[in-house]
Amino acid sequence: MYTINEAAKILDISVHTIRFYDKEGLLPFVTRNSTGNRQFNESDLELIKVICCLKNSGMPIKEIRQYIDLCMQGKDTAGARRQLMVDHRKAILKQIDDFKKNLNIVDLKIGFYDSYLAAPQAGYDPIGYMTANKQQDLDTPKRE
Amino acid sequence: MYTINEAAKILDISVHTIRFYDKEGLLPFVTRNSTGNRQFNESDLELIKVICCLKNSGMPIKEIRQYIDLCMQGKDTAGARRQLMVDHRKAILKQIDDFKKNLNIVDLKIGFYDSYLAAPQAGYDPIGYMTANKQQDLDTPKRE
DNA sequence: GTAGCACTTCGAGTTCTGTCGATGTCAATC
DNA sequence: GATTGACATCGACAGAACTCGAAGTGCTAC
Repeated sequence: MYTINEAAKILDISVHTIRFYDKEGLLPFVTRNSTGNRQFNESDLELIKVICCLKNSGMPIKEIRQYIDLCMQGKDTAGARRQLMVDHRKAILKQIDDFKKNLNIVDLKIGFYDSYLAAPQAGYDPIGYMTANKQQDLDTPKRE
Repeated sequence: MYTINEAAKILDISVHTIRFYDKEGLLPFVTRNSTGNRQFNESDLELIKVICCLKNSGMPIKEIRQYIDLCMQGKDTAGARRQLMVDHRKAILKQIDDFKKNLNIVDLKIGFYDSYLAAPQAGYDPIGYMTANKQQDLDTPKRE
């Protein structure tokens, strides 16, 4: 059994955060010792890791709470829990895809800066991958 | 030239958000017409798209502002801007990697639920990929 | 028995990113 | 010249996810 401080260290989150999660109903499975202190066993830590995984992959606390509520209701909710995970899987894939799209834009910008830095005298590519900074960089007046 | 409403529609963000970004110093390049209304040209929209890209890939507004400040300082800052983009590129890659790790965990959970749902009478895998919900699902008492 | 430490609760405060409502101005229309 | 509609500013509010400080409790060691 671990204390809240030990658990925090293992999970690499703050004790504040653990208490906050508890207050939000995310840790109903954590028991207390005779003096009322929280005590965490291995399986508690594993479930909190799953909670952190869901949170770090963008699931809001309220939704994580629904998952935990299902867990606490027992085996009968396995199907519902699976569905929740499948839905979240889709959400993660979408986020990865969005990040990759943004990565492409960033790469274009880097490529543009590379070209400019390689041959600044040539000025900015008037058509290509310079995206937005025509006006800003060239101090051209706006046109209608 | 586009009005704030047209720009909002094109960029798929709210006019509130555009004004908020302006207030935060993200849009110093946006000009006003004679009556003080904002007017957006194509290159403004392109730069706002870049701003949205940075924001959507996790860059805080304050950092985006630094990038915009560099843009406004002219060509001499191309190197600094490149560096900022390269750093952000790294940050995006890390986030994608983190998401993929979380995806793996989610996939493990789905696999576990699949196994359980396929043969519930077998009970939960006592060793394998059941992660955390031993205690919750099996209602086993905690042990020291 | 008291000092120190690790824990507790509770409520307030913070940060970030919007979002909204109130109020006002300007140009065009009836 | 009053109304309408799109814009403006400003400050308040919201919600998510912490983060912190105050005040208290219980064990252990000196």
